[in-house]
Amino acid sequence: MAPSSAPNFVSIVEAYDGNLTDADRALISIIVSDPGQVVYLSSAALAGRAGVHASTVVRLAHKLGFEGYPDLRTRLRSEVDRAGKTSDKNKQRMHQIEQGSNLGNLIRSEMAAIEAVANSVSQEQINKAVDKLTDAGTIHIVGRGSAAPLMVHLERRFRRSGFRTDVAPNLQRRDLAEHLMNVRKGDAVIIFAFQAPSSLPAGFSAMIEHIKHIGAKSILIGDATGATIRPRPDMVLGISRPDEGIMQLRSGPMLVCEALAMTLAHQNPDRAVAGLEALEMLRHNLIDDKDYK
Amino acid sequence: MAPSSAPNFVSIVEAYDGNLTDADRALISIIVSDPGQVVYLSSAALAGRAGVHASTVVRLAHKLGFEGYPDLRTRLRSEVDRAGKTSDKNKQRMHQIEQGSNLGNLIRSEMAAIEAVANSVSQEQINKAVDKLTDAGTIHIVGRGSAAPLMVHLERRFRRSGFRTDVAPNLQRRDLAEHLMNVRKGDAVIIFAFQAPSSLPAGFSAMIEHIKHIGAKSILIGDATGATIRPRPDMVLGISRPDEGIMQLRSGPMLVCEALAMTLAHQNPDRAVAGLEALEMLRHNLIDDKDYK
DNA sequence: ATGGTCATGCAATATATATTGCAGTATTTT
DNA sequence: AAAATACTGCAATATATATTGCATGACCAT
Repeated sequence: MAPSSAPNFVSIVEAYDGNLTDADRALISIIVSDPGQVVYLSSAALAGRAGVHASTVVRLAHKLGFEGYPDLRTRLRSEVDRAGKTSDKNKQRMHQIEQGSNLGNLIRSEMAAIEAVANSVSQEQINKAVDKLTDAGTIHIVGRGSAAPLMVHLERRFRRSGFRTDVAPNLQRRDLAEHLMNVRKGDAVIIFAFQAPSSLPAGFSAMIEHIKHIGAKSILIGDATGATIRPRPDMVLGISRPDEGIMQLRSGPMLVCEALAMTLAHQNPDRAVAGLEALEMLRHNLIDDKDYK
Repeated sequence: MAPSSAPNFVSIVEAYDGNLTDADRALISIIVSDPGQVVYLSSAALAGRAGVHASTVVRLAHKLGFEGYPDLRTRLRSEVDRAGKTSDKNKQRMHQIEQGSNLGNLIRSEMAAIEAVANSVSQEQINKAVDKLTDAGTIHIVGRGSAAPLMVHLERRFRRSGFRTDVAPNLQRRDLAEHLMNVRKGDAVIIFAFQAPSSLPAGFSAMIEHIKHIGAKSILIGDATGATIRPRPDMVLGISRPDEGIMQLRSGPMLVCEALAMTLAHQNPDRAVAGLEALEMLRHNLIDDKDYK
C-alpha cells in the first residue's frame, strides 16, 4: 500500500480511510509536530511520548500501510533529510547544467564540494591558523603531488602579503631534510597531505616532531583523514568532500587556502602594503629596465 | 564559541591520543564526510560502507571514549541536528556563520563563479580544444602570475595522460623567447591570460604570430576579456565571472582545465594508461623507499 | 627464523527493538 | 441488558543490533 514515489507522511494519514483511535491520534500528533526527533526514536520510545504502548505504534504503522514501524520511520527520515539538504534553488539550477558531459559533471561535483567546505571548516579555525602564522618568521610550505597547485598559490599570496615563504614542492625525503634545516624557532610550517596516511611525505612524523622540537608551529591542510594523522600537528584543517571522489581538483582546499591568505592579509594590513610595494619595486628593477632587447 | 560541554566529533578524533588504524580511518572518513547518513546507520551498516567488520566499529567507539557505538551515534545526531535539518534553520545558520566572514564570502562567491562556467564554456568548446591537443607533439603551457597554480595543475594532468609538456611559469620576455624556440610544427601552446590586454605577457602578439607561422596551434584560456585579444589565437576559452571581483582564486578556469584534461585522457585511453605505467616505473626507480612514520 | 604485539574477522552471546497472540475493558448495537 | 465489536496493554516471541572472546594472520623487533 505504500506508494513508491514519495507521498509524505501527512498525506498518507489524510488518505487513510478507516478509523483512527485516540491513541493513534496522539501518536500522529507527535510524529507530525516533531518529526526531527521521531526519526531517532524506537517504537517504545515513541509510544512512551504518546503515553501509549509500543504495540499500538506497530499497529498504527500497519494501518497506514507500512510494513512496520521501521518502515514508517524510514519514510519519515527521507522527508526530514530532504527538507534540510542543499537548498532547492541550487538543485534546480544544477539540473539545468549540461547533463552527462565531463564539464557538466565537474561543475556539479565542484559546487557540491565547495558548499561542503562550510561543514568542515569554520572561520574560527581559519582565524586560529592565522594567529599562528602572523608572528612566524618564515612560513614554510611542504607537500607533494596533487597539492602542488595549492602550494604555488599559497606561496604567491603570502609573498604578496609581505611574508617570507619557503616552498618545498614534490617533496621527497632528501629535499625534506634540507628544508627542515631551514626551519627556525618561531617559524610556521604548512603541510599538505591528502588521503593520509598512505600518501604522507616520507619521514612525515620525524618532520612533525622536529618542527615541534625546534619551537615552530605546524598547520596541516588535508581532507577528511587529516584529523587522524599522528603525531598531531598544532592545527588541522580537514576539508571533506561530499562524494568520495578521486578527483584531482582541490577546489575546497584551494578555497580554504585563499581564506587563510585573505584573513592573514586583513589582519596585517601594514605588512601587506609593504609587501606589495616591495613587489612593485622589484618588478620595476628586474623586469622593465633590465630586460634585454 | 568553543562548545567545551559538547565537543564535536572531529575534535574528539583530534584529541584522541593513540593509534588509529587504517580501518579506523576509513570509518572516521565516512562518518566525517557524511554524518547525515551515518546517524541512521547501524554498526553493521556503517561497517559495510567502510568495508570493515562491525566489531571494528564498536572498538573504534570505545577507543574514542564512547560507551559504545550507539553512544557515538547519539553524539553525531546532536551535531547534525544542531547544524540544522529543517530548511529554515539551515538558512539561518548559513546566514549567521558565514555572513561577513572571509570564508563564507568566498564560498558564496566561488559557487557562483563555478556555476557561471556553464554559461561561458561548453563541452563542445572543450572537445574542439582537445582535438587540437590530441595530435600535438608537445603541449606548451605559458602564462604568469596568478595563473601559476593552473599551469602546475594542467601540466601534471597532461603528463599523467602520457603527453609531453613544456611549462614556462612566471613568464617574462626573456624566457618567452627561449621557450618559443622549442615550439615545433604540430605542437600546441596553451596560453593563460587574465585581465587582458593590460596584463598580457610581454611580446604577446609576436608570440601568437610566431606560433601560427611555425604551424603550431594556440589555445588561450582566460577571463571574459579573452575574446578581445588580437591577434586571435586558434581557440579561446573565456571564463567569465558573475562578480567582477579581483579574486585571486581561479576556480572556474581550474575547472575548465580539469575538464580539458579529463576529456583528453578520455579520448586517448591508451596513452593515458601508458603514461600512468611510466609514472609508476619512474616512481619505483626514483624513490628509494617510501617509509613514513 | 622466533617470539611478541596488535588489529581484524568470525562466531557466540548479550542486549535492544519490533511484532503478535491473548485477555481484559470499554463502547456500541440490538 | 446482552452480545458483538473494537482497542489497548501485557507478556511472549521474533528479529535486529550491539558487544565480546577467540583464533588467525600481519607486522615488528629481537
